[in-house]
Amino acid sequence: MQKKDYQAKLAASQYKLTGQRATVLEVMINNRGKHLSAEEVLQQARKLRPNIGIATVYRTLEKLASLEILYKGMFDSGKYRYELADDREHHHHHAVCVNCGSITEIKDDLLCELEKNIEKQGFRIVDHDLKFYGYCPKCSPS
Amino acid sequence: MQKKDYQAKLAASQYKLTGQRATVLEVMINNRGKHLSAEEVLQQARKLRPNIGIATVYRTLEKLASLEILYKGMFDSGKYRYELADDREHHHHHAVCVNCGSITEIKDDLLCELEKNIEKQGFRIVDHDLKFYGYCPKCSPS
DNA sequence: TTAATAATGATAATTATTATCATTAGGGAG
DNA sequence: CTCCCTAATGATAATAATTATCATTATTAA
Repeated sequence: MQKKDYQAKLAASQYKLTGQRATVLEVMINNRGKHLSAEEVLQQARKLRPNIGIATVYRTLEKLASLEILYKGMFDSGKYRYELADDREHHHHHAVCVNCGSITEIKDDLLCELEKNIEKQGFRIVDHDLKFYGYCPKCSPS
Repeated sequence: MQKKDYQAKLAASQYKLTGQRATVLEVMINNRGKHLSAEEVLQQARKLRPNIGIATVYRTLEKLASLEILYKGMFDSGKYRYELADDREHHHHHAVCVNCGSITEIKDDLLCELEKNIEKQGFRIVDHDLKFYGYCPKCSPS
């Protein structure tokens, strides 16, 4: 998806496509594949719109996540991170380096079977989250 | 494992087995299979030792996790939760109910293959974390 | 027993997030 | 175009979880 598609999605919602929201969206698009914290989004957004406030950033990220334009996740650092949701559509997951903290993507299709078993037990799954912790190639003692 | 084994593990470490630490350990053992927040541990611990402080609880949980007696994890509620680590040894995972927040255990052995693939890419895995989100049997609209 | 060190509890400080509120900005009715 | 209504914004206060500080207490080693 590209910029105008996201804007269309937002415009079609109950919310308005304001300048601030477009800015946050643009930051996320410029950082496709990365996982930004609210603070990091603020830093980037201020380059485009110097007086945007942190509250607006939080509010916008929350709204974009509720529209499923963004995915909101917790990567064991004690704060939430956001990424464009369509990067997640193909069920990829995250490998978190315990040394440098870098996050890389992992593709996966092995989970379907496991999910079926769980649903047999009466638990109706709507989402899942898989993370691997270890040493990325750069940090690996090798 | 039982109480004395954990105590032995702690005693064998660089840390002392104080009364407070034994209390926190006992709370965790009494709640085997549950995932307690620091605040919940404090509540339980105060029943056994009324004047234990929250700082000691945090410090003790941190130490027990560093000794791998406990597992410390984030279940998307914005706070850490702790559980006895040996409950995790058989690679079970968590199903988090998005309605009532209950956490149930999922056994799993399907991940080995996926891990092998990731290691081929040069990422050395030391741990992983798999969570399912959905509706538990009680909350399922069914 | 005493000196050194580690642990504790109270509480201050910090960090991430959410709530409040006065002000501003758009969008439709006339 | 102007007025009104509501939504959105930015500044900042409030909250929640966690971590740091520090004086006091307990434990260990000599």
